[in-house]
Amino acid sequence: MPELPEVETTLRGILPAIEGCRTIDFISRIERLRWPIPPELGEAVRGQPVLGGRRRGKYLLLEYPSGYLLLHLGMSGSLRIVAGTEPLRRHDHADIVLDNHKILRFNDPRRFGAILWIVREDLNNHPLLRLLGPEPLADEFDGGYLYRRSRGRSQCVKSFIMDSHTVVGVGNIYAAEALFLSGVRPLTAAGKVSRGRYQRLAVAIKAVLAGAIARGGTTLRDFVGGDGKPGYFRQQLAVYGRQGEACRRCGGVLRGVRIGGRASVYCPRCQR
DNA sequence: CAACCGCCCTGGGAGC
DNA sequence: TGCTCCCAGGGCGGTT
Repeated sequence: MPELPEVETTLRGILPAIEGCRTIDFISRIERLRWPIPPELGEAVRGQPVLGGRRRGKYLLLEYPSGYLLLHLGMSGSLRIVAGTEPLRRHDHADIVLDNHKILRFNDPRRFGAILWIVREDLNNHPLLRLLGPEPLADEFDGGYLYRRSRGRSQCVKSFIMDSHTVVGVGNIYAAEALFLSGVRPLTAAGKVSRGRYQRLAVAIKAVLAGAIARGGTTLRDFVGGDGKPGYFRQQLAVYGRQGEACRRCGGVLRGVRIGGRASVYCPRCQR
């Protein structure tokens, strides 16, 4: 699924093709993804230039004169720049038709993604964006921040760092890997983790995300087969998906548990 | 308020 | 081989 590095890579990939272009049309072939696609969206963007694009957490925001087209890739979404003549594939739900004879095409088999319209004045208090935590790669996100925010909380540390109110963009895979790298046990209550451990954890989160972005969002991914289906480089993962296998550091057996309904794996010896 | 859980959805894999 | 079942996941929204 697209994690923050994939979203960032997607943005960098599409931006040169869309920035400054005029939007000829917005075409939706589906009424709703996670939420209904606003009927007024087509009218809002038609004939308007794309002024820019940015990322906030896993949300992509395409800037128009009167507002922002918000895109979320959910679990299975992708955006591609295609020629205007490109035939439709299964699950191609929406097109942003540009005046350079190209189309920004949204595909999402599981429909957990989102396409919304935010009028310019609402950007800063939009319900989806207002309460988001800091960007993990920003300077304000550090061990001290995690330490202060976690005091008195009984929620386990893995759920805490995956909560977008704490910090955005830390999905299940990167959370598991960062906890392993920093030697923090995922089930420990967030409020009981020391400042020093949070310092190491924050560094680890930045490292796994920045490393993935530097490699084009594909550190953990490998495109297998001709269908573009992503798989993760299992040999690069320390713990995710490896329950029952040997810890690469100590050789002990990795333990699998469910945390907040998500599969989680850790090394009982290396993570305390 | 914090914490938790159900739900949305489809493809793929396991099991029979 | 084909069917059924279950699982994966982010994050909202409702409940405790």
